[in-house]
Amino acid sequence: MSNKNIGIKDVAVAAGVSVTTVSHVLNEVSYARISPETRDKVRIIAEQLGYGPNRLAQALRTQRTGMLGLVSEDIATTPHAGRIILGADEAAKARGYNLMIINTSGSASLESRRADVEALLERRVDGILYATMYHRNVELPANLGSVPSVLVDSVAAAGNITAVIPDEEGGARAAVEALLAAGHSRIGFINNTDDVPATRQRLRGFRATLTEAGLDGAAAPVESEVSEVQGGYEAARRILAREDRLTGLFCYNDRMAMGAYRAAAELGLVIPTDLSVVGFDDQELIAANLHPGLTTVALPHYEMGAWATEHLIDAVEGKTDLSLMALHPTILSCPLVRRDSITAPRQ
Amino acid sequence: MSNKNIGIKDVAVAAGVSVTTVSHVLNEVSYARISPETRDKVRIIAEQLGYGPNRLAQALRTQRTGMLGLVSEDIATTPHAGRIILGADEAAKARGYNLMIINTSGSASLESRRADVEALLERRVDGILYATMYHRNVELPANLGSVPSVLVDSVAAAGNITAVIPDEEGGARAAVEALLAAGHSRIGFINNTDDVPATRQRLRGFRATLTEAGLDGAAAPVESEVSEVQGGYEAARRILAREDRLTGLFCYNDRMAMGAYRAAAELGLVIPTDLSVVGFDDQELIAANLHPGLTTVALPHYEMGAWATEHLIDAVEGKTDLSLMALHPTILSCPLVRRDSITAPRQ
DNA sequence: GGACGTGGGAGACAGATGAGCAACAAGAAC
DNA sequence: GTTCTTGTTGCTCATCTGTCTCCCACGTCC
Repeated sequence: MSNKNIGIKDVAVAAGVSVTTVSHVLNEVSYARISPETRDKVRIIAEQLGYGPNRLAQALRTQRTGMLGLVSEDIATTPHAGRIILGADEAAKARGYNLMIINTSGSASLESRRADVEALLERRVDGILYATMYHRNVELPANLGSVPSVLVDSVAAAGNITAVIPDEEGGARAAVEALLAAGHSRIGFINNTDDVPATRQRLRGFRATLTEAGLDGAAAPVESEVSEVQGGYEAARRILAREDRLTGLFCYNDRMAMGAYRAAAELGLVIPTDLSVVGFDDQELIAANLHPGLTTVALPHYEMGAWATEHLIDAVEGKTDLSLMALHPTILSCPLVRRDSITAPRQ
Repeated sequence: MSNKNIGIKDVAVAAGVSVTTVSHVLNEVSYARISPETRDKVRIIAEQLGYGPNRLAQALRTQRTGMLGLVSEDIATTPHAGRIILGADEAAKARGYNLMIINTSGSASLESRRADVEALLERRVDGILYATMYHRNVELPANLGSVPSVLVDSVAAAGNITAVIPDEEGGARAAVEALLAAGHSRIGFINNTDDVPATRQRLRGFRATLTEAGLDGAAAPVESEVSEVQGGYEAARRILAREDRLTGLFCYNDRMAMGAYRAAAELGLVIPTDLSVVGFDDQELIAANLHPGLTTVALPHYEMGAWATEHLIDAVEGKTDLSLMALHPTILSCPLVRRDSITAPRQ
């Protein structure tokens, strides 16, 4: 039952000491010399009164709010945002920080995003996390630079801010390797049409892995469509109509894989016995609920949120120099999540 | 390019007036008598210097932070949380407030949730939104009561806090009415097994709507299973095996509907011509991506978040008395989202 | 000599912090 | 053995953070 009308002054009066002493005791100020008896008394009385410090007043004096701003794109659209927020929130909470969240849109004007950052700055957040909903290059409002900042799931167009991104190529490699390991050699890729890093890097990973396995990666079949269920369906129809009868299919994301499932069903192909499929994103709602469960590559949203928060706090507390880390984005791996959509090809 | 080292004092010096005057001008204090020239000068200089008020200091002085706390359950698990947050954020931003978010777990101990609320209180949020991820009765930490609070998507076990919840029964009615309107008369319901309000109220809506249409609602077939894809599949297998060949199926949620789709496919039933299906939740990722698109009932998460925020702010600003509203939860309607899973039954 | 037009001074908000002060003890000088 | 010095312990005072707001002051005009 903490009563927020209780101040340090009330504790001081009740304990018969000065506010200075109460402050010293409660903050365990190292150089303060106070007898153990007094310390106990202060602590007990503070507890009894349900005293909690006014973080506003603390922050005003110490120039530290213990708040981090999180500008997040399109919170409602994907579950990805939730995972980033969760990772950030847990990392922040563990170190005594809290998150102030502002939603923005990927298509919002630079000015409106500047205003969002400004709102955070007026509240004197100690640092800012800027999270985008998919891996790309973003143009950032200039005022972002006025406090320590970290980018999540994208890199700054200007290249001047520390960022953490997923290992798209490594994820693609893991996916293709899983197909190779199961014995497949006729493997296709249905890719996204957007010109974003994920599109390019997953393709690179796809081709390189095949080549390294002794196959002709450069000639391996690739069909591109809009990265939605319908696009996946169409690309799969095309790629499965090839003469060389693919047995393994790597999909740009789980939604496209969902379309591929339908295409396969229409063609009378049973997954995984006739066609093994791997997705990307690990969108639980889709991947775990398709039948059979979709083996896919997980994007490390939680981990990116946590990593970014850890390092942001380190910077805030002077333990790290973010400008050094800004030179190259940090890359977090995308682990394969095995379900039931891969098996050995038929003879 | 706002510089956060600039204070009201700097503006005052640069403008050659007192801080009082600057404060009066910038806050447009009604009783302040200051010449238009002075006002302009102050405003221009503040702008030039990139002055932004220190909200901490303002808050300390005025006892208003303009921050709302949002305790949200399981942010990462469903997209629902994102929609609530979005609704709350937009409503808050429109009125000059910001959101401080803390994640918690539906299964977290009362004590840990008390600590979460406590963290918010120490930061002197003006009010608290407490959002759960599905409609149920929750036991709330007692310190929630120390500032204005509103519950989102649940009602307080103690019944003492203003709440906003979805119209589960109305949503079920809309779903069944859509089937009736298409001409169906043999309609079944696959329900959840959890004993939560949604389970009971959707069932009630299902039966009542049939009865009012002159059918035997009390005898209408209902099968219950765990509210996941697999449960939906099993319940659908059972309910579709009945002799009276249902032509319409109402599903507790979209995940169960997804399972029903598979059951129908296995039985050689084509949706919607052989079987019309309605879901609940409008989980985009599922409903829009099933084939054919699933007609379903949308839960008003965005609206609940916005409604709760509006009324919370009203209470904070003294325009509303929440204790009066606490007597009965506010119920927001669940609109039907039409896609392609309903058509007229075969003759 | 009030009324009006313009503007400034001095707390107060709640807590943090460096400097300083009283009380006492141990050791040194006489 | 007494006084002075120096040090330590235990705690307090004054000031600071940036802004708001009540109350007062000054000059001018009727």
